[in-house]
Amino acid sequence: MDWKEGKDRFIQAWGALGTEWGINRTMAQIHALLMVSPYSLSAEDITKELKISVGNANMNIRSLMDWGLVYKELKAGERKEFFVAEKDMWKVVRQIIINRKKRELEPMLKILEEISDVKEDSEEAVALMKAVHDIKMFSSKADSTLDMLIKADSNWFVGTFMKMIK
Amino acid sequence: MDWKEGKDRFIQAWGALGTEWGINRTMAQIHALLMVSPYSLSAEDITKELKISVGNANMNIRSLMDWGLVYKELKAGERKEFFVAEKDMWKVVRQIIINRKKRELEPMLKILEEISDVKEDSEEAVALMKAVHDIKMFSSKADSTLDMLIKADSNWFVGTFMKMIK
DNA sequence: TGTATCTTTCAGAAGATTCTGAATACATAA
DNA sequence: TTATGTATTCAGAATCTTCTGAAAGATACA
Repeated sequence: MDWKEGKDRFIQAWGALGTEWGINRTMAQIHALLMVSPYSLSAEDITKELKISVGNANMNIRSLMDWGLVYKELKAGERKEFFVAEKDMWKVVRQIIINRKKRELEPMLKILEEISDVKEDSEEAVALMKAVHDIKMFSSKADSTLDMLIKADSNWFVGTFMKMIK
Repeated sequence: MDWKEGKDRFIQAWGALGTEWGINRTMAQIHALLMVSPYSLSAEDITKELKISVGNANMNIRSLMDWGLVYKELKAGERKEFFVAEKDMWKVVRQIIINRKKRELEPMLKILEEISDVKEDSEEAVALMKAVHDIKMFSSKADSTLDMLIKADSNWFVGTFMKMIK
């Protein structure tokens, strides 16, 4: 296998993985492409590599920047903008945790809080309250665990888990 | 808020959350409905509650059973099948980890392994290899951490994380 | 065996998401 | 100021996913 084929396989796999996690295929592919690229790429480079339209590239590069996974890099003497991906896997995962937590976990906790208002004692109401309570407990535990992970650095993470395992 | 409204809100929220994680809305809603129901429900009950077709209900109940999140319950003197959801949040999360790990993490590790065959020393090949190597390291670490979590029981999990936090 | 009840399947319809391409906006330099 | 290269936006097209409804397949019992 030569590096071109390896790169393409990686981009395809990363794109497919993204899809299964609710991230659009192109966004994941651009991310993959930038992660394995030794230098920054322009929007045009990306459209050519992935055979996608300018509009599509622009939109997804923008999203990746919103997620904090890709940065703009300006080159002296170039009018074009170039892009680089965060390559430290630990930072990548951290960014994803930060974003998903804020977008999904926190709103969910808020809704669960609101539902907790129900004060009835029918069988149905009791079952609902129990489920809501359990999920709330679990989610807030997850929330603080993730907060801790976000603050921690890579070595700490690895070290602690190694200790946990043995 | 009465329990009916609470229940509906919960079902909607759970469905929306599912969507963001690549799980189809109806599947997540059926799961939510069963989680807050004090007794098991038939496919027909589910179609009525969620206003969906029999086919749709059948298909998604099936998926939930494949995921190990919902069980069939046969009632004496009833020809219909009834369904119950796993209600222990820890078990729910465990099942999800087991499934996603098998479906996504393991295939990804396999692909990364294959790509590792590339043996070239161009700048591009080196960058690709470095990225693949880093992701492989991270993924196999995640893989064994998750294995450990799967084996662990709820109390152990909570206890250990509590210790980690302080 | 026949009938009634329930479950499964699947082709096409409906719906949701993503992509394209062209128009517009913006920025820089001459 | 105008020309030129680049970035952004967005309506409609294309594609992908999910759902419906009806037919076929089971199953249990009379």
